[in-house]
Amino acid sequence: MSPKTKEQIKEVRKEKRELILETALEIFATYGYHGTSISMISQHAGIAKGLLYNYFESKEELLKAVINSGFKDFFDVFSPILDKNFSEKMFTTEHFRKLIKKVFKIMQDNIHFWRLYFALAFQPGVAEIIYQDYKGMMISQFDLLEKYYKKQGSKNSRADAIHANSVMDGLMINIIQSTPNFDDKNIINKILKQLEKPMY
Amino acid sequence: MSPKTKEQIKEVRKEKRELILETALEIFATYGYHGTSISMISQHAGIAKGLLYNYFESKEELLKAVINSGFKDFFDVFSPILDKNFSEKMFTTEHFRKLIKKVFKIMQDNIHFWRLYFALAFQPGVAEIIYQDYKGMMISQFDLLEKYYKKQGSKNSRADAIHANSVMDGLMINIIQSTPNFDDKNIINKILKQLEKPMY
Amino acid sequence: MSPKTKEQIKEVRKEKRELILETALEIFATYGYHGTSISMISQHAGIAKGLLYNYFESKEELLKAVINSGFKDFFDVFSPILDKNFSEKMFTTEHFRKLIKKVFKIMQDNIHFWRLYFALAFQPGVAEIIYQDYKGMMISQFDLLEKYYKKQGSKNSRADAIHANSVMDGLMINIIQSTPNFDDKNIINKILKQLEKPMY
Amino acid sequence: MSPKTKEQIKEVRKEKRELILETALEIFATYGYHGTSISMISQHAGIAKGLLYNYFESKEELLKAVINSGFKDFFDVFSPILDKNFSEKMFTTEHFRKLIKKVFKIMQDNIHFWRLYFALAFQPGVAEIIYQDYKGMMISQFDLLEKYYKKQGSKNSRADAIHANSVMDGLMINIIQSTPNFDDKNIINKILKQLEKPMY
DNA sequence: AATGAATGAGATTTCATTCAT
DNA sequence: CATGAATGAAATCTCATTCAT
Repeated sequence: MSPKTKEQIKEVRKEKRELILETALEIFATYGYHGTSISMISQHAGIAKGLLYNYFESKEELLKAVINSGFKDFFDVFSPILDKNFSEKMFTTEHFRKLIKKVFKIMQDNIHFWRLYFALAFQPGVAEIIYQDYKGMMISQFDLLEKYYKKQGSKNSRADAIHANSVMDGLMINIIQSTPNFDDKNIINKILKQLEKPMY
Repeated sequence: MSPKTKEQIKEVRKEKRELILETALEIFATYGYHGTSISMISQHAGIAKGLLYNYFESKEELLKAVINSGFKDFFDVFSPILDKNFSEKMFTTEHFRKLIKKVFKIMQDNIHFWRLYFALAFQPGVAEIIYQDYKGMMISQFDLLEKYYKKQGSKNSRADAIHANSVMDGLMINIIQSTPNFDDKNIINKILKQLEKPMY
Repeated sequence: MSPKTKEQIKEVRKEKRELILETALEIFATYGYHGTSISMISQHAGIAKGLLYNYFESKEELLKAVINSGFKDFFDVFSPILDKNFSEKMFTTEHFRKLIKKVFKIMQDNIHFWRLYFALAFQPGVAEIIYQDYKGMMISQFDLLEKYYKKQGSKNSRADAIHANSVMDGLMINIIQSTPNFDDKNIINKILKQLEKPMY
Repeated sequence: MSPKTKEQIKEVRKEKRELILETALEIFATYGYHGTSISMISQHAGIAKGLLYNYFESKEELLKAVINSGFKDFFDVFSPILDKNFSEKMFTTEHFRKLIKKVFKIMQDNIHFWRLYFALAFQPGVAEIIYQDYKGMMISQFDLLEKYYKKQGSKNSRADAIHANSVMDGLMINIIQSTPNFDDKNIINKILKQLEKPMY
């Protein structure tokens, strides 16, 4: 129950760290990064303001940690196919379908995070903080998409990749924003299915 | 120094107001709403801080005014076809094409504004301020899209409308964010052209 | 009385700046740099905390300004003879005597400042802030001393310079600290007079 | 783990206490009293923060202990000759020479401590903490100096004492500050040797 | 209409000290 | 004796807004 051995202390630290991360995600997503004060987070988490700095060096570091924590799940989906050992010949339609499904599932399961993520991604000065670490992965992911369509016989694989990317981004932001008219899961799945084949 | 007629005074006020609006847009878009201080705007505009409050009641009012000013151009494009007197039967492919072109042109001509707009649209607490006035228009615009595809023979006009909307939103945010790989105007035009015909 | 023209505003700024500098010197000297809070200074000066940051960027900048302001008087004494156009042949015993007198006079007239200066000069992390700007001048002053003794026939002008420098520093810190036994001005003048001739 | 005798416990306590004192001296001297946090000291010493409070009541008490510990060595040199039973007639040039040598040796061997000491001696509010215990000794030491010069035939033993005191203080602070130009040990020894004879 | 000095609430961050284990 | 998580007061700094001129 209470810390004494190093093991226990480590455990307590991990749990408290996660408590802070979860709380921060919630408050950041609700009030925005700049609209959130450290006091708000610490009060919500039921800890002293100062303790937060025992776990995260600064508000900005906390933000980064929140983002990284959320991205982890997301990129875990891609990492097997972004791996150097992964041959793109293995990237079949079946793979593609599963990947898209997973991506949208993850998103819908962590809608809190993704709302925050988009809120932040468009914040000048915050975008930079986030992108640095993930730009590379995003480009790799785009390249993979392009290769996939080429393999599927596209005459303009670049157009297909841009199209697919746009569709997915557009769907995502509208789902996240709970845009009226975007509430029909069947239709969304139909649109995603259509992406399996090249258009151009 | 010299006495001014009421006309001249009015003119001067209008010009100064627009100077402030333009400056505010630029700075808001560059540093974000919370990252922008009134001092920054007044310095950039070359006026005294106090004077700004002579034109806008508060920072929030200034933001609203900036947004409204930017939206005006955009919705001026739609207003003729969102007009009650506009019969949707008149909404031909030719119209559709022109509309899309105009929308993207406006966007690329005011990229500053749109970057700000997206930054704000995802900002909790700010989104509400913006949407109130324009939500209605956005829904109308979606309905119109759906009707257009139906008229074009779509078997699932809702899917087509959602698809088109997503593609456009996705393209927009990627253009605005200057995402690498999205720099090919020809491809973007090709994708937009493809939207003229229903997919489903 | 009240600001309106640029002249008047400038005047008010200058006066307030000086008020802050004087107050800061007093409080810094009394409680030490780290022992002084911005609140203490602003309260003592009868202004709002925030206003201080209108005049000085940070606590550290304020400290530097206080130091520079105090050093100005001091180095104004040296600047004519540290000037490149000053030939050291002109540096007679008469000059030397006058210089020393002036230096000690300045010190005794600004004992507040010098107490602060020494308090700061020995503060690790603060010393660096101060020295940067004045190290060059201090070295020049030492070189000049050495040349003076050489000209006066010293067989070890370096020893004489170090000796003189030490005597002056030692006297200064003891005067500043109001060390008991160091209260006899006649004796101090006698010791300083003795420095005119080389010892080695 | 294993039972300890009272002796052993006492020994361990003493060693730990000294470890803390040494560490504190090093960190205080490097970063200044206010620039040093308890965390820094405990981390450097490899102990828990809480344990420090087991040995010293507060940060201030720790400082006092550090100072006292450092001064002890220094005044151990003086104590034999400051002893009431010590006849000043016995205070020969030979004694004087040895004393000065010892003083400077101690200083150079504990330059860490003396840098801290000077940093603190000029810190208002800290000086008082230090001086209380040692002021008496310092005055005695000055009186002894004066008597020495009188015995050596000085016509103004007070001037000689003030001069010698100043030279030593001046040399010390410059050595401690690592002032450029003060790096020649031969010259410093020559200057110290010169102090053996009265000047006035 | 125009200026910018002034205000003060509130934000982020630090750190000596305590305390449960 | 030993640990280090936890506290919370206080420090530095920011900035929207006011107001005297």
